[in-house]
Amino acid sequence: MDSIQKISISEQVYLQLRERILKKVLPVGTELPSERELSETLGVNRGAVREAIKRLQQARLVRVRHGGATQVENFEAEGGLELLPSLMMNNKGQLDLEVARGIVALREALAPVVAGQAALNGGRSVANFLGPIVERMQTTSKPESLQELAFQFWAHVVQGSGNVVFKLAFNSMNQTYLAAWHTLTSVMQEEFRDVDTLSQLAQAIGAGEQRRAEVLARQHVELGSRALNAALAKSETNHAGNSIGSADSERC
Amino acid sequence: MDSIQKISISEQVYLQLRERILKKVLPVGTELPSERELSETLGVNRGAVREAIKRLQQARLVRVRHGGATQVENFEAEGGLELLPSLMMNNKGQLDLEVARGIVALREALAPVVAGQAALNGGRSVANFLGPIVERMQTTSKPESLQELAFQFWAHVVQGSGNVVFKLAFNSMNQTYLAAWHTLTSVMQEEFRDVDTLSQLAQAIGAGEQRRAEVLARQHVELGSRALNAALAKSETNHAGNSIGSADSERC
DNA sequence: ATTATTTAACTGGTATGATCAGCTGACCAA
DNA sequence: TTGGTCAGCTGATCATACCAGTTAAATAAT
Repeated sequence: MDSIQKISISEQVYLQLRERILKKVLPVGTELPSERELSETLGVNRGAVREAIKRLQQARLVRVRHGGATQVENFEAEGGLELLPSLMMNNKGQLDLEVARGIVALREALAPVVAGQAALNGGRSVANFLGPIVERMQTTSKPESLQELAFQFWAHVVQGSGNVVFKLAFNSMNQTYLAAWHTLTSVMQEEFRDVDTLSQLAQAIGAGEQRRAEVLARQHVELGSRALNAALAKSETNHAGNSIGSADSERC
Repeated sequence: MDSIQKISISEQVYLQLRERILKKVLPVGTELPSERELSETLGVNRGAVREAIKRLQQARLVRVRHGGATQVENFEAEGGLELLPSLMMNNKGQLDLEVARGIVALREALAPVVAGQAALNGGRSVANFLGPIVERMQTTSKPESLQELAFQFWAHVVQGSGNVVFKLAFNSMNQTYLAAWHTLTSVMQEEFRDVDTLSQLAQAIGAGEQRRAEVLARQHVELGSRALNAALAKSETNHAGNSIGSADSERC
């Protein structure tokens, strides 16, 4: 099912090393083999190894020191939100429960504020985008379409908040959201079907009613939170494991 | 005062290109010169250029296609929170007002939730860390020390929330916070001096009182928000510019 | 003339192999 | 013991090939 995209060598090396670090096969503080050694063991050019390490460095997964060994950093203490996607899904494409719960909490914390800001700063011009989306949602029942439209809805709200920081945070979260897209289609149905609240929210934003927008947003996303948390709790007791479902990362 | 750290060539190339992209000297969609051309223009080896571009790629600032030209991506639509530090401070070490306001808003949205989670999941074990910090704050009046201690306080709270996502978000924000550290020492004094609320917050967390922790946290960070927003508004009218103060990025 | 195809000249990706530069520890001399 | 020297690690940079996709201009077929 996967597209026939070729993964470059340095990309492979990067993914492999990242995997080992995130899964703690290479614990914090571990010294990576030297570039020369790595390139030999992996049978690739040293340049490829260096490029992979550059990316690890950029993601704060390793610390490189000229003359000394490259060692694994404590990403939980150093890494930023950009690590979420890789933490969210393990190598089997399964969803990590703890991370998922965390994202739900973050989403719940941000949605009201973002909506409020959109009401304040975006107002009518944002609502003009939201209106048609809501209308389309009202005439659809397909979960996939609803999910897609809901996604667009929030993208516009975030855009309308006029807050760069929210945009970036939104992007970071989406990276992970997209990775789990299919898994969430059914789980979060309850939220997607709550078009009524979204409609009111769009109205509140258009009217510049900050408080009301906040309340409605909170109310809306709580539906998804509850549903997701319920699913997570269920899967936890069932499998006694720490992951759920399976999702392919493709989309569109 | 600066340490005598040497900046590697590829790092310089990276910084230079990143600067041009973030300042929109290279607008979205622009095609970068070819690696060979860049390496010649800059008088460095192609490998160095490639490593720099790998990092830009990792930060989603550019899109690289084998055989085609590398072009600048729309980071506001693609980039994650990890871009904050570079957006926050311009090349003159001045603080970008819009971004600063955004961070304040994000902080205000997250602090209560994080505190609440810490009360739920951390409880006593977190409070045991917080107690001594608060005590030290109560016997200090130096703004720098208070700032440092407050920082530690929140680091423990976030840690105690047991939410990886919050930790990562916290890390992302700190990257920027540290960059503006000195600038904020005086501006946020009012919050730093509000040790009373922090003390109560520590108590609430220790007692597992989620709601109370949320309220206290909100109350506390609002002090800083107000102060910072006031300072921002003031500097805005004064200089009619879009930036404030100056800060060196060193610390500790 | 238009369309399809080839091809040449880009682009980035990988490979060798050498050299420069910082760190570390073993070794030797004061 | 103290201090310096040096050999042998490490990463950083370089030069020069060649491989592998992309693109557009030149060419061939319609």
